[in-house]
Amino acid sequence: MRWRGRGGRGRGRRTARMLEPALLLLLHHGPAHGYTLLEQLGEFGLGGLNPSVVYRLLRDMEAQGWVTSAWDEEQSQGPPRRVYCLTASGNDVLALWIQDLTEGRKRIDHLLTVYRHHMEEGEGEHH
Amino acid sequence: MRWRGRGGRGRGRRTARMLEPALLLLLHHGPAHGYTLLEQLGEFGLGGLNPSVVYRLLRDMEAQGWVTSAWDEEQSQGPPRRVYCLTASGNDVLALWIQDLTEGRKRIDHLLTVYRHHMEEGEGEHH
DNA sequence: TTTGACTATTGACAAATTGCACATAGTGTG
DNA sequence: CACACTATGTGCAATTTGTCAATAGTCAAA
Repeated sequence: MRWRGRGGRGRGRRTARMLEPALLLLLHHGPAHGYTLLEQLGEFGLGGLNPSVVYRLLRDMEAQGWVTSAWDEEQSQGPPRRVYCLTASGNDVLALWIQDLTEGRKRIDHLLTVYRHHMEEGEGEHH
Repeated sequence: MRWRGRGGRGRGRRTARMLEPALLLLLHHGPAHGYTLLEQLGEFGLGGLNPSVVYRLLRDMEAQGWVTSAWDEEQSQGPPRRVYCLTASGNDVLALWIQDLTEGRKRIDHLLTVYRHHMEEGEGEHH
């Protein structure tokens, strides 16, 4: 049977189409390593993600030409790191994402408003 | 290669975890037929969905005990219709969804705020 | 110098979600 | 009857997302 999220909180798809825009936004601030980005995602409620998810998405975005990457010259403690950098194309995609998220927010707002409206006049009872 | 949505607008996953709460909310208003619900979804930006998606989700929700269904006695033009009705359990799940959406909205807000902040002081240039 | 902890990236596989094409079926109209 | 519209359901494929495990470098303690 399908899982359909509920019934145990917080499981299943957590990223909810936020991961890609969040990464682009972080890179909009400036170039960064994958590992750094992974940690910064907590700011957007995307903390504790499996690293694979983030690295995979970064490589996919590079394949699309939205970011570029290169091995970092100077090494700090650990193996070589990739530095990711937003491209002009990636910048455009981020702008599209912002539009999408703005619309998505409107839809959520509407739904929440309708719900509150029901609760006020129906006193929380479903008919 | 992965498709990753962007690059052509409006494709890919449109429902974005809104369908289930939208259906529950519509049923919170009162019992309804699947076909009716399908049409009412336009209100939440979920118009033009393939009917299969909606009917399947309704049956899944019934399997979870969040809604009940029965064949409608009186027939209008067309084959027999199912009437769906929200259960107390479904009402609770709706409340959980409302929480989730509220949090999701906060995250979107934060991301949009950060973006706008970058644009103001960076004049829209990525570094 | 071996062990373990931490940093860092990647690949392979599994599970869940979503969309699409199509099947079925009743009712009313020309 | 052919056709359009209403109404629901099935099966499959594509896509997305998550988990597990592999690889690998640096550093510090035992």
